[in-house]
Amino acid sequence: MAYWSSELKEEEFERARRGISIKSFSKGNYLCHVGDRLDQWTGVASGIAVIGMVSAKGKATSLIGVPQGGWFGEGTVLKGEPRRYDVILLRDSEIAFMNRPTFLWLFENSVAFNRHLVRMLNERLAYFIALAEYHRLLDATGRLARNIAWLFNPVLSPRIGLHIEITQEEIAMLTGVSRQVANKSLQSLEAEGLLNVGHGSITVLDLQKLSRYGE
DNA sequence: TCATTAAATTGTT
DNA sequence: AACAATTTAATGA
Repeated sequence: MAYWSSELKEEEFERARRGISIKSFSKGNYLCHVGDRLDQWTGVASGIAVIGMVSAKGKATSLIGVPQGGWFGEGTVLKGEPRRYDVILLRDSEIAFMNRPTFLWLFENSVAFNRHLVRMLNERLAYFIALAEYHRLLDATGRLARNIAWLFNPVLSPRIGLHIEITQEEIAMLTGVSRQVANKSLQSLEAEGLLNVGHGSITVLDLQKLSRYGE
């Protein structure tokens, strides 16, 4: 899957490049909290970010993981609203920010950019529908398998390849299960030959089967 | 480069 | 949630 910026025309690409700045953050830092005014389109150049929120009772919930190559926050930028979710970094990361004027200019002028946005939004919609669906239908291993599969989604995170640096604890947080359950689930997925579990990393062997696990 | 130690991560109860 | 085992990273000779 081609990276979105590579599909832009020369002039559009230049404009995009000038409107993007990159900053480094360390593990555990928040990129933004609910209610912040961060009106920049946000991309993960390296590392992993997690979008989630904290309930009134203080319980943290992860909604979606954004690994290297993924972008988010377009809804906030388009609508000019405060952020509705927390974004926390799972590890040291480099984050790209595209300022709002640049984003809006591309939105108005670039066909390729819009195509990418639609594709991305469509994919994310599919993700949340799938999330609601398999939350009811699948056991912990199934949910974990599909969460991992979505992490490697070629549309949402085109840069990622088949290997990711992520601990079992982090996957557990993403999936919404305990670390113990995540550990067992990963072991059975590995036994079935769908992925390899390394120390602090995962290598996917069969993305197709992983994304259909439990059907 | 190797050995030692500390820290992080995993596997199990 | 706690513990032991394992792996990686850091340090210094």
